[in-house]
Amino acid sequence: MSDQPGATVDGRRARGQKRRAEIIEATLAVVRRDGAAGVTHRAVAKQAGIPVSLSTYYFATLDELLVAALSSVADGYTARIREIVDQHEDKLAGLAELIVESAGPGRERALAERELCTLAARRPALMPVARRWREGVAELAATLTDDPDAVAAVVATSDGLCTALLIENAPADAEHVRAVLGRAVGAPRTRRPGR
Amino acid sequence: MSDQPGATVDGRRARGQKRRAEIIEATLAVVRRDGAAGVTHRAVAKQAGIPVSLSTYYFATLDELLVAALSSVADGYTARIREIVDQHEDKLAGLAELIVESAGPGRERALAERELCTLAARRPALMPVARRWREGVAELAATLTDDPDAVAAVVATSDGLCTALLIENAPADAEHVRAVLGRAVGAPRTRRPGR
DNA sequence: CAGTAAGTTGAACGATTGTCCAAGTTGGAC
DNA sequence: GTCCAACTTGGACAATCGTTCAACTTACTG
Repeated sequence: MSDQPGATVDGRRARGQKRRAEIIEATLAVVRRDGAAGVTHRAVAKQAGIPVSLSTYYFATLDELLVAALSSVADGYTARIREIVDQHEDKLAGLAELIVESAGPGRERALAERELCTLAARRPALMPVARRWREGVAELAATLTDDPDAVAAVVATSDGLCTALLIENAPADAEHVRAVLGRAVGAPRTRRPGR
Repeated sequence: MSDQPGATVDGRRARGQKRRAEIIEATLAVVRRDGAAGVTHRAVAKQAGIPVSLSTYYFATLDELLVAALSSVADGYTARIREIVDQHEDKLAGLAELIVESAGPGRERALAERELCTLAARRPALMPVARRWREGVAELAATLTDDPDAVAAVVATSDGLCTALLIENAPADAEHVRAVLGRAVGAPRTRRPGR
């Protein structure tokens, strides 16, 4: 954003960017472990193994740090969504797998995203970032239907299913998630072998 | 919960219960204004117009206070849901109206509920309370369909739509919400004037 | 080589926090 | 009336917080 995108001639700046990324990752680790409320300059610094003042050198205020962390998370998520859109045959099934992760190994990650998004609703600077998350799912849905109501339904259902898995805290069934998503897109499509 | 339900012979205890309720309400006011992160014994005490130590007298720890606040919120919400189930003709429309409030006057309230629910995902003691919220919507949906998938879809969609309104931060259309909800319940019911 | 900007460090500031405690006040029990 | 439990109060404790600062190291520029 400050210089040419790809050109990093200065090795010092290169190391700086790397440090910056490390601090963001440490921040996300703290959010996963202790929640957004646990994010303090000191906690992040300890997690990253650096002195406190180095954290404030890169992110003068705690808000800056949270914005950067949420942006990083949103980037990762939209990347995965795009991956599904480009590669997956059954895109709803791909989305379902992604959602089901929230009940298993990706639980802490999903929780972290959720907390940061909740934070976003109160800070105007974070709102566009939080919106990006949903737009990814909307793009996926747009490849399946032209009905804007159906797109909205898929986005809402995805979000709600994720919440359900986090609160229910029980093993999730990808097929069930897929079925509920299919209901949102409205098509009476896939085989339902009958129960 | 501690004594006989209706019998409060001791006037001192009666005043105590009233104070307790006041403190909970003050807590919710703080959450609405500053978010869950803004809840401190001191902030709540100032909001309620009482000394700090009185807040700790009724809620020894901050967690106790948050549990009580979330429970109170959940009670209010389930009451409104039941009201819709009992009285409303078109129950989905009633649910839609309730959801649309999140974009208008009830925004801060919805945000507060959301923050407390997010908190719940991390504290086992709060999980049953957060679940109660969803069970209300599930009961409403159960009056409309027998398909468990459809019930899950309505619950998920309601939650996701609420999130959308909070993040989008734009005026909401109750009919649109109603349409998306109808899609979840699966019935090819309402008029669809064609594409 | 010197010059300089980026990166790094430890210490410190005042402010706020959760929680506790000993002393008061109130009002029902008897 | 006494007695006691509930309620109320102000003050205090150590701990942690965000942020700032001056000094130091590194490594690129010229």
